[in-house]
Amino acid sequence: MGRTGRNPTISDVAELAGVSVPTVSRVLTGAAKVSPAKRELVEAAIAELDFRPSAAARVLVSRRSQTIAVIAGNTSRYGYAETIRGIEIAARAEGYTVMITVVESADAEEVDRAVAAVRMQTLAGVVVLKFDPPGVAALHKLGEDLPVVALSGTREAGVPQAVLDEAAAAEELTEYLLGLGHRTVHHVRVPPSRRVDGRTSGWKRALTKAGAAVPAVRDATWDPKSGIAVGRELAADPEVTAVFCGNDEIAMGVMRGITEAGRRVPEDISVAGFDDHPLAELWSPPLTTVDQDFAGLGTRGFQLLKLAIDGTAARRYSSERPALVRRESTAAPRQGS
Amino acid sequence: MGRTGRNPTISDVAELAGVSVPTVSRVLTGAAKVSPAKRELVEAAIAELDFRPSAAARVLVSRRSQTIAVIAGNTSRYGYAETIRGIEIAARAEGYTVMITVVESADAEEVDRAVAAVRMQTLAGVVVLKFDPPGVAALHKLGEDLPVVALSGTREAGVPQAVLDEAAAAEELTEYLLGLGHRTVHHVRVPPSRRVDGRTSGWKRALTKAGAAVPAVRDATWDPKSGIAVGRELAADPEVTAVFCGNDEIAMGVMRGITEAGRRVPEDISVAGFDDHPLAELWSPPLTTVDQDFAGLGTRGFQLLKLAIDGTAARRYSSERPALVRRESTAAPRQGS
DNA sequence: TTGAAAGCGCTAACAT
DNA sequence: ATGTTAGCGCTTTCAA
Repeated sequence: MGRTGRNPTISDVAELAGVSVPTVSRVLTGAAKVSPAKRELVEAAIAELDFRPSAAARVLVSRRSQTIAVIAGNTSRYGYAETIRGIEIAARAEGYTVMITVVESADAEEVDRAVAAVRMQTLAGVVVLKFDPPGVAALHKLGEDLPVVALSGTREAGVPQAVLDEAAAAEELTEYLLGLGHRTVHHVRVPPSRRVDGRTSGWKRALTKAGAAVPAVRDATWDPKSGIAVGRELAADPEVTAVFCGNDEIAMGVMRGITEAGRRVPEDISVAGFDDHPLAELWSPPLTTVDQDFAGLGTRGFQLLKLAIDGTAARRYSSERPALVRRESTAAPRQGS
Repeated sequence: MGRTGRNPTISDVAELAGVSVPTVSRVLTGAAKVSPAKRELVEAAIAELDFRPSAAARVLVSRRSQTIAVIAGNTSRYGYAETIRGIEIAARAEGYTVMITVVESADAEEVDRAVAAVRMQTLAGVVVLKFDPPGVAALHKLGEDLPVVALSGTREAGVPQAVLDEAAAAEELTEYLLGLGHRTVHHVRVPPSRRVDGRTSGWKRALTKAGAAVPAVRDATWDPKSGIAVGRELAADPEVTAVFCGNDEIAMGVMRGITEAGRRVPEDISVAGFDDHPLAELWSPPLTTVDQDFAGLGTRGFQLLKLAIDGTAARRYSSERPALVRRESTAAPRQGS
């Protein structure tokens, strides 16, 4: 087998096959016609040597890459992880490799570091998860010379974008709660990516349309436990009969706070979440929520990026409306409340 | 500013600074001494041009890379996502970039594809998540010529490895349940990575040591809902007073199945999970479980990899014992059961 | 300490 | 259809 220590190169293959280096390259890339006879020789040599072309050399000379970067503020929270999974699946199907770049905060220094890390690579393109401020900041420092797609968040000028229409879904959810007979709906917000948060604005719109009072927004962190204290506060207010939480984990924390305070869900207070977390259905009571297809968001995002990479500027925006999922954590208010 | 379309190269910097290309390279890598005067000139030129060296060119010539690959069977399930997060954080701190490679099944074809994708890249090293069969299969096809670290799973010969001692933790948890007065403990297993699963073997060891009966193992899938049917079955058997589930999500499904069948947790049946999922504490009742530090596992894994990359074969194994977390889903059995 | 020369492994451009 | 030549942007000899 004649294995040397180092990996075989394209010239080893060419030599073994008795052809020139470019001919091997042609077989590899399929860019030009090669006679069946030589192709077979080359393929045999490739197999014999277990040759794999060096991505680095390829990228250097062709200036094209089969790698994309994903810039994200977090990789393990449900929405992020699912979105990244969707991107990876779509990318893999097209032969692309995915590189992860985490931006932990919106500090200029941290954002610059991440952007520099991305820009050192020769990339086919970048997908930015714009769920939170770090992502937003990174997007704006990325520059124009690279295909970029933004995922989620508010509409961007000049950047292709795939979104979930959270505002419409939140509006529908709030209307559903109002339709159950609640006089108004309280709202617990997750940390927003900007001043305007789709979930919050949809909620507000529904209340305004219905002529209902718009209670002060309460804030939670990304930690589900932060919902407990909020739940207790809400439970202490007899006016509160329905609560819409920015995500399912917070809703679970809020429900715990409410039950710890001695009130019941949904008999005393209806609670709804957002996202349709895998555990939402198993919760007691099963959580009314909005089914967000994060993996699909990721897939749509990669498809938009692929179009940009290929220069097909055909579509630049993809929006999908998440569906309301009615379960048992919401009900009509009791009489007299 | 004289911006051209293309990115500035090292020769643009050299020209602007009035030095040779290798001198710029020396400033970049810090590999050799450069006089303060020239260094300053070079740094000014780099800043002026917003120059970033091409990773591809660097890798090609130096045969060294600052990129690692993570091979995983899944990226969005809790344990995986957290582990990847831990790897990424440790890698980023050392200036490494992380590339994700998903292996969806243990099919030879799929594993080969993934391994080929990894081997095309010039990598500093690879971290393989050995939580499941695809990871195990990939590890064994990776070859010897690249620093590799395995995470979790059974002990590997010849490969540095970081693990969580699940068997010891499962044993402790089972002993705790037995100590509460249960005659035996039933076990619901998540899909194992091999024939021998640490959680299952620790459970079995504790029962055997205590002279307790070893009930047949029940299997669940990774889908929490698969636990519901198992929970109903368990609830139908009056002998069952304690159940140890392979992870918290399954435990939540099992608990739902048990309560749907009209029995209570923990009054009728104690249920324990594994992992300390962020929602375990919020569950009703809060779940007794084992705190698995997946992010720490990832961090330790990267550290082991770094040692291998640097040729410091000092440590090749890192084990940590997850801690038992006692909450309210487990209690002493009722009298007469 | 610095520069000149060589070359990493591949693809692109241009021959034929 | 195939080979020859050139060169991607760097780091690494090697001399000076």
